[in-house]
Amino acid sequence: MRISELSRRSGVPTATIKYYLRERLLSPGRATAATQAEYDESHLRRLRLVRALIGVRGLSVSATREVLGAVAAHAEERHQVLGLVLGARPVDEEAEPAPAPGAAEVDALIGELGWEVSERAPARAVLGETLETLRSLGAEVSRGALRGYAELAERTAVLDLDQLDPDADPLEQAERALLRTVLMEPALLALRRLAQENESARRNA
Amino acid sequence: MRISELSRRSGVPTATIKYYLRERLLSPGRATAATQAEYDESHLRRLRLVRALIGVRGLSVSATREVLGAVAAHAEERHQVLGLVLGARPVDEEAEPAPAPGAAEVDALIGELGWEVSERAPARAVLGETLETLRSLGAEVSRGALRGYAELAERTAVLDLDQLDPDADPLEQAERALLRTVLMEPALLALRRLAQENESARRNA
DNA sequence: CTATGTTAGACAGTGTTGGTATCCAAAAGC
DNA sequence: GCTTTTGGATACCAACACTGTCTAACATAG
Repeated sequence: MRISELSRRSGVPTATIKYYLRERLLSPGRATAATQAEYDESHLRRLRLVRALIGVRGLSVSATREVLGAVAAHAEERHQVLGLVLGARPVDEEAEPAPAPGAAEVDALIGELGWEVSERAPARAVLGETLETLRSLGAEVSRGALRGYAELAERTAVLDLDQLDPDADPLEQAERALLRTVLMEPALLALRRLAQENESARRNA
Repeated sequence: MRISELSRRSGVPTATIKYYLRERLLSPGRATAATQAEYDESHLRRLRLVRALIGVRGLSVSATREVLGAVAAHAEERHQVLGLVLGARPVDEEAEPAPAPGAAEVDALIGELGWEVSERAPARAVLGETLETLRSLGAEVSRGALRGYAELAERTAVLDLDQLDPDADPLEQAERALLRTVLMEPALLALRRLAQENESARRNA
């Protein structure tokens, strides 16, 4: 299919598709001539994925590019895919684990729970910084509470992983896992807000 | 204290403080003359809060303004504060609950769990839309899995509410609750990512 | 083969956002 | 008095996610 059909089927303007091509969020189509290229279903899937990451989850274009790159790179070693960045900071393969604030507490928590996670997982830094900020603002999260949250996260992860089926080809599979992990984020936060409202109503009844 | 001291103590440039004043994220100080105003500790607290919401959580200035406004308005009826927007869309008190996509499924879930949440809670729409998007991309979340996530959210909310202590003055209390709910969001997502990596490692061991 | 329309690729322009910088007249502090 | 600081207004800026315009090379219908 040509770009106009890709646009029609996805609802994304051609100008925007060209932008995504420039930004390497989409691989170029198979060029059939100097001013013609052929796209297929995988481009369409990818385009819809990109739109969801940017539109629903609110990822930036550069964050999206990184996530997609990581998925493509580790398509078969699925285990890696799920522990991805997806957060704020970009991954720097080369950089040594910077002297992050609050790292000690995070290390302690992970050790206590017996979790096996990479030393350079960016989520460590995000967690450490957030806890540090909360502390500095006088809203410290106690060790016990943090442990409670971590145990709930553990059970959330079990649910997450239960939903992957090991069939389908690796790339499509990885894309689906990405959808379920990243796009679920707003949904999980929304559920928490609803649950808070409910719990608050229950207690103040 | 004057603006320069506010700036020094918070680490925020005076130009930015002025910007926040313009944007009504900060209430004006007590004017002592045409070109002089006096700020106090509450301004400092508020400023740090604003910086955390914008910097750590990544809220937009307008979303921050809305959240702060809601906190100020419902400072004493704490129950309302926690069920707040904090998400994407702005609250429109007047608007009727628009014909949101996926609302039926969300209603069903909330009914099934016996939750008591406002009909106009924006989190309903966020949840519905996200589930709808996932479905349209072929990564539907099953009813059972959704229920599982909801039950974990319920327990997260219990943890959240357990951490509020009923002392302290209402406004400061509300601000602290806001910190714990909103700023914890990146931390919870980071915990989930770490837990996913761990669980994935466990399964592929 | 021609007329009409489409396309890749390059590049400039747009609107929004979150700040900065500059300026001014009016205090403040010495 | 004289330097410094301030509030308030306005202008400016860079990043971001597009969007529009142009050109030369094609595709296809008649």
